[in-house]
Amino acid sequence: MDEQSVTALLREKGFKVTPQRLAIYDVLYNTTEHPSAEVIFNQLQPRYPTMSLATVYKTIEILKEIGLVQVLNVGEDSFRYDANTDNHPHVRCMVCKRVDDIFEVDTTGFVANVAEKTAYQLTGQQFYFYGICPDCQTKH
Amino acid sequence: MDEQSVTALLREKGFKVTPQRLAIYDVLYNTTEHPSAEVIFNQLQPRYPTMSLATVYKTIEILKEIGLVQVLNVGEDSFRYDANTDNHPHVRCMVCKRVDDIFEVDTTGFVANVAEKTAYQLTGQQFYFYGICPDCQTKH
DNA sequence: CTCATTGCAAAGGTTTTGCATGACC
DNA sequence: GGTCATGCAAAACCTTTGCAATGAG
Repeated sequence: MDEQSVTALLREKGFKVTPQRLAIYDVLYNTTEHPSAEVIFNQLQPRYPTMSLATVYKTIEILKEIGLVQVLNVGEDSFRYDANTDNHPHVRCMVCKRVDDIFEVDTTGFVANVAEKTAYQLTGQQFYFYGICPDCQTKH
Repeated sequence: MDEQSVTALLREKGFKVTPQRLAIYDVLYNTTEHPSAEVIFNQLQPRYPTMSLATVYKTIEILKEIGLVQVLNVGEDSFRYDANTDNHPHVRCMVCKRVDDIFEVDTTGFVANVAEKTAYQLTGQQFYFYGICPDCQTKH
């Protein structure tokens, strides 16, 4: 989602548009690395030297609320964030800790099966895979 | 896994067998509630009044290591633990926070699809669903 | 001009660590 | 008896909160 649309969406939902908010979304939108709050913070340090971690957290909360970001719990110490809000599986390398998207597999059938069998009224899901990434396989 | 087998497995792997370790495994084995460390701790308070939370964490670490327990990150503040180490999906109620197992759906096909498409060497996976449980549906 | 947002510091909560005491083998 | 485990307290993290100063609308 481009910067203009983000601006419009923030305003529409009653939030103010600030350089910090745009910058944080920008980082998330332009990476597939699923950064944590601290990684985002560090990446913005050079250009926004006065920004605080608290602002990163508060902004992510808003971005999540308006559906621009999804939160990942890959089982680490910290959360990671993804500006791609499609429901796609993720895979984490147990060696180098990187997290990649899995776009090649369709999950709708599996989700439909679960929806049919469970008595829960489902609202969402997360699929996490664990393993060793190609890079780490060759290195070891 | 019964108490004798747990005892044997601990010894085999070079760990000592203590009342605390057996009690903690016992709690996990006899529940489907996927308790957190603190819930386990509270549940054992009456019978093991001197046990500390640190012991719960240290024991779970060992149980995980020897394959008796799996860790869940359902996206809460704390981890939850499951003595059923089969790879089955879990579903969490967004209202009452309970976590249930999903045994009715076979995941092998989906896992096989992902294994085929990804360049990762997969070692495991976790499937989390979110929604509203039957109880909370009727109450609201 | 008004009110939301920022940034700082402090608090909150979970999990980990270090170390002396105590328990298993 | 030697060594590992326990339990306590403190530390280490990540994340949230409160509040005065600032900036957006």
